[in-house]
Parts: sequence; C-alpha cells; structure tokens
Amino acid sequence: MEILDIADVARRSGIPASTLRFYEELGLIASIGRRGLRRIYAPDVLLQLGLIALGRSAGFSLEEIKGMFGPDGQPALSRAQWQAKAEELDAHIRQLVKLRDVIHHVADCPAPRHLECEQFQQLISAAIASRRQDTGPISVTASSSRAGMRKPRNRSK
Amino acid sequence: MEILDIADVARRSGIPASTLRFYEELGLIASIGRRGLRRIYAPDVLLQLGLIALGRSAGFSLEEIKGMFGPDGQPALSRAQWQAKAEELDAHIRQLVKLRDVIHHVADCPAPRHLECEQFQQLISAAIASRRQDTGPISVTASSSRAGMRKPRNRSK
DNA sequence: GGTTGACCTCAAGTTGACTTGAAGTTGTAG
DNA sequence: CTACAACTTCAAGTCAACTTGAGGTCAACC
Repeated sequence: MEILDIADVARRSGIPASTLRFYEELGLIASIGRRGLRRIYAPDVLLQLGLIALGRSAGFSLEEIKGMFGPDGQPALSRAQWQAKAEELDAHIRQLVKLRDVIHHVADCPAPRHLECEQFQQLISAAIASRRQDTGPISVTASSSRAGMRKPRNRSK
Repeated sequence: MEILDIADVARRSGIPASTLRFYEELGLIASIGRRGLRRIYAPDVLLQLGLIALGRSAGFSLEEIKGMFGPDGQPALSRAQWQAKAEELDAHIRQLVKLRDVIHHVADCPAPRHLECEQFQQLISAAIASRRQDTGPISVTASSSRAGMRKPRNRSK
C-alpha cells in the first residue's frame, strides 16, 4: 500500500504543505501516522482534498465541509440532509446560470446605459428573485457563508 | 424621479447601511448626492446591488466586480473580456453540477466506505479533472479568488 | 557519524469583507 | 424651537482561511 509524505501530497494536490497542516488542525483531513515527526498519508487523502476543494468552490465553508465529511472522509449527514444540500446547490447553480445569461447579454447588447435596458433589468430581477425566497426550510446547517443580499441582522454566535 | 435614502436602500436590498457605505468607499456604488450630510440614492442602485450580490455568489471578489462595472453600474469590459468571464463562469457551473452529482450519489449509495466506492472515486476524479486544466488562456484578470486546488505560489500583488 | 534539507510546532501576520463603536451632526415630528 | 432618531465619519475589531517566521528535530545520504 502506497504511502505519501506531506511533500507528495502537496505536489499531487497542488495544495501547500502549510494548508495541509492547517486542514489537519481543523480536523478536515488526517494523516495515517508519523515517521519520526513527519506525517504520512494514505493516497485516499487526495480524493478528500479534491472533495474539499470542490466544496470550497461551491461556497461551502471549511466548517460546513467538516460537518459533511468526517476527517476519515466518510459522509456524516443523513440522507435527508444530503438531499437538502443537493437542493441548496441546485438553487445556487440556477442562480449562476442566470448570472451567466446576464453576462452573455452584456457581451452582446449594444445599449448605451445597461441599467436602462429592459432586458438587462429583467434578467437581473429574475436572478435576484430566484434568490429572494431563500427564507425557506432549506439551509439545514445555517450555511452562514455564500453571499447574496442576505437578511440584515444575520446574527452569528 | 423617486429617490431613496440609505435606510430605504438597506430595507429594499436587505443589505445593511454599513455595507452600503463600505461599498461606496470601495467605489462599487455611488449615491447621487446628499441631503445635508445624508446620502441619497437613485433606484438604479438596487439593480447594481443585485448585480453585486450575484457576482459575489458566483465567487467574484469585490475588486473583480468593481473592475466589471464602474460605480455608475456601466459594464467596463471589452466584449472579449465579457465572453471570457462567461466562459469562466460556465466552467465553474460545470464543476458545481459535478459536485451536485457527487452529493446525489452520496445520498443514494449505500457503500460502507465511500472512498472505496468506484463510482464515487470516478465522480470526484471527473470533477477534479474538469478543474485540472485551468492553466489555460482563460482567467483574463487573474481571478485570484474562487477556491480549488490552486497552484502553489499563487502570488498576488 | 556528521551535515543538511525537509520536515516539525506554535505564534503572529495578512487579506477580504464586513461590523461595531465612539463621537459628532441634522432633518423632521411634535 | 427643541428633541431625538437617524444619519454621518473614522478607527478599530472580527472572522475565515491561510501564510510566514523563528526556532527546533531528524531521516537519509555521504
């Protein structure tokens, strides 16, 4: 069974060693042991890191990701919670698709002032609207991150 | 012509007044004047704020957004640059769709250890792969944000 | 068996995106 | 005309996600 040291993991994942230690400290990943002082890793960790990067790019915080997968990389949510996450992500994707439409419009529309262009206004309104009713039962774990005209008094802690 | 004070804008956009001042300081938005000391806004600003929220949720930094639209809300990129942005966003969306597939899989797959599930591994590899060749000619403005196994030595500034 | 370069820890620093607080000003309701 | 709630500025604080640095250890090659 192949094992990796921190430099291998860094090289193969593209993530700096300092970040790997940081992630371990947070409990996001774990080394399978030490050789002397030095961490050694199972190749699995590369998959986990991929998952973390993916989650980050979807706007999940490290805390959220930690809640979804334990340091062993095992899913740690109920089926319903996973379904809710998928739903959340879907909503996010729909929003990004709308933004992409806006961008395409901007790239093509010759209007002098976009804010006065009917179509532009409608695209934005639609995009905003799709975010508007996020006062729903979704957001299982109070996903504190992921921007977007959040409600005032967002209270944390 | 309807005008708004900062409290109106805050209420109607859901963005706190402190953030509106902060955005103005950064040059992301502008008030159309003052009544005494107090800022007054054109209703346009609501669209702009929607756009900003949208951009943030797509992972663009405030700096990037500022580069895309001036404080007047006018698009400030060439057609080609807009097209590149759309492309960038599309790639991001494709990645999120892959992540959603992973999540759906996790919600459904009964494997005891997911890291050992063939399909899971493949989904992640695919998702990672789609991000892998981001050493392309895209990323016009060196989009420093938006996570994902970034290359080491990402040097900014 | 000594050197050395890659690892280690732990504390402090940085950046982006805001928020909070203190202290001052003012439009407007009474 | 007076109160005062709502605005203002400006400095400092916070939080997440890392990075950097100082000082120490040690596995592996010569």
